[in-house]
Amino acid sequence: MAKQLKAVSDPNRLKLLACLKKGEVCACDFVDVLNISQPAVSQQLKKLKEAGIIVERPAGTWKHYRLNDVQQPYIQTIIDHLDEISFIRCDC
Amino acid sequence: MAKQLKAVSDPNRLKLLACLKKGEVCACDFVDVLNISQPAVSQQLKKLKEAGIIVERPAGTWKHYRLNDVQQPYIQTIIDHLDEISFIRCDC
DNA sequence: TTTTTATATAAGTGAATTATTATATAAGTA
DNA sequence: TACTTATATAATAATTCACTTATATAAAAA
Repeated sequence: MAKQLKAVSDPNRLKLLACLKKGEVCACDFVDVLNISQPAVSQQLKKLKEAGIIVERPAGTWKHYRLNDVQQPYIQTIIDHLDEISFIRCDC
Repeated sequence: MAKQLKAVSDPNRLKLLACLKKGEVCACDFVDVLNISQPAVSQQLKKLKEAGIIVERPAGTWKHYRLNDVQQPYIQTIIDHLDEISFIRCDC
């Protein structure tokens, strides 16, 4: 439980989840939202993935991420209370 | 939101909350539950207090802690999903 | 008043965290 | 095949974290 909560207790990772509320997002879009380097985004996504909170779908050169359908109730409640973040999508 | 989640995303602090589910607990009881030093307990309690998740009630030399009546919904859900921890109480 | 007891604070240490830059991989395009 | 593009990994530096031991504070007991 501490492990999963740790995965979501970071401002940048909460922003990632907020972006994903509406559905699948291409990894490249997150760089502008978080305003951190591409490797930093990659590392944060990895943490959420390893915690089972998001899943990835490779599509050629790109990787698309979405929220896992099944969440622990205490994680779901956190997601529910995040305000959605809107952002400009790349054309992939 | 990240700040409050950070406060609860630690095994020892989750144990403190689990102990507090049934009601007020004297600070001294936590040392045996967590099996860490008294100053370490004091520091962890401080973090939960500063996050507004627990409140303290001084009683002479002792300090009693309990869960705050009002919790953010996403914090309340976490507390709800903690298994209670039973422990030996001091005679204070 | 001195001693004991419960808790807090200070200082220090090792481990974990979160970025960075540089480089690797791997798919798509000219 | 060579070049570009999207993402991942490696190495590293700065910061934060969660303990420790030593000491301070403050209330109760002797």
